[in-house]
Amino acid sequence: MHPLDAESMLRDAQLRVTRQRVAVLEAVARAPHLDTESVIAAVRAEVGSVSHQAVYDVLRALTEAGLLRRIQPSGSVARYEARVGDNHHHVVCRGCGSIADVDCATGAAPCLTASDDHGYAIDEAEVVYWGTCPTCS
Amino acid sequence: MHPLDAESMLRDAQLRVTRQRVAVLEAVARAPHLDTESVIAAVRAEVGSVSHQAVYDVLRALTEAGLLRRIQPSGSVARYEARVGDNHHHVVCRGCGSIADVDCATGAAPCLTASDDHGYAIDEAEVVYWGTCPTCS
DNA sequence: TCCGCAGTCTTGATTCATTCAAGAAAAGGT
DNA sequence: ACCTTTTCTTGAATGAATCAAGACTGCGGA
Repeated sequence: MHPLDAESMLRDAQLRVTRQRVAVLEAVARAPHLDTESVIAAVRAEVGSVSHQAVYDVLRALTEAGLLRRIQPSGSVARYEARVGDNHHHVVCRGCGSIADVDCATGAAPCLTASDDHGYAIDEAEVVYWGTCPTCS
Repeated sequence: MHPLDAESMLRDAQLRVTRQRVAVLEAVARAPHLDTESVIAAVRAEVGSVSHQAVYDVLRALTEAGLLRRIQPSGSVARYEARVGDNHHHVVCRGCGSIADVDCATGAAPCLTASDDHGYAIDEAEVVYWGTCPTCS
């Protein structure tokens, strides 16, 4: 991802282009499933210094704009990934907490069909596979 | 659920029977998807007083013993339910955070098949359906 | 029935991710 | 270049969850 890409993505999303936002977007695109602390570290390596709060704000803004996706498996802090818009899920290791992407087994918008939706208007199905990663086995 | 049921469930799980544990188990069985604060309130109504810590300990012990299941949708605190051992999932309302049970659409152990497991040994598939409940619509 | 010990509960403090608040800085249209 | 709005900085606060040490109690054995 070139600098320009991040910039135009931000502009297309009606967001102001700041060094912090570009750095956050690039950091998450480079290393998926980053937690907030890691994003802060990555951004600091890039732009010198950023406040805790700025990164939280940026992560929220980008997530609301649909440029990032927030995931948070039980027992983990919030993590972010730049792969958005497709229907993919995650495998989480019970041992080390590592995460890997998994394409949805049932096709494009598969899991959206619940057996009984209890009157809820369902718009997303999130799947988390729990298991043990190769390293922890 | 009669008092005796909770007691024997605890004994069968090799756990000591205490008033606190019985009260926690009954409270969660009575009202599913309770968060920890609500469990504390319910237990206090039952046994007079309990420490914060005791309830946390009990919830963990019962969860590890398989008598309770812990669920934690993104952005929510930990919640517990007594319905264990079956393969059921949840619908969560984006508006009010309410939760309802959903039987797995694909059968007994359905979602366990990931398209590519990346070498992970998968033992559970957790599905969260996100949407809007009838009240919030 | 009584004793003892391992497992549990109480009390009180602590951690840490996340949020709140107010003012300073910067983006971008005019 | 200016002005307005958004964003960032600084510093404090919130709140779920955990840690630690001592008191209590379930329950198996004497």
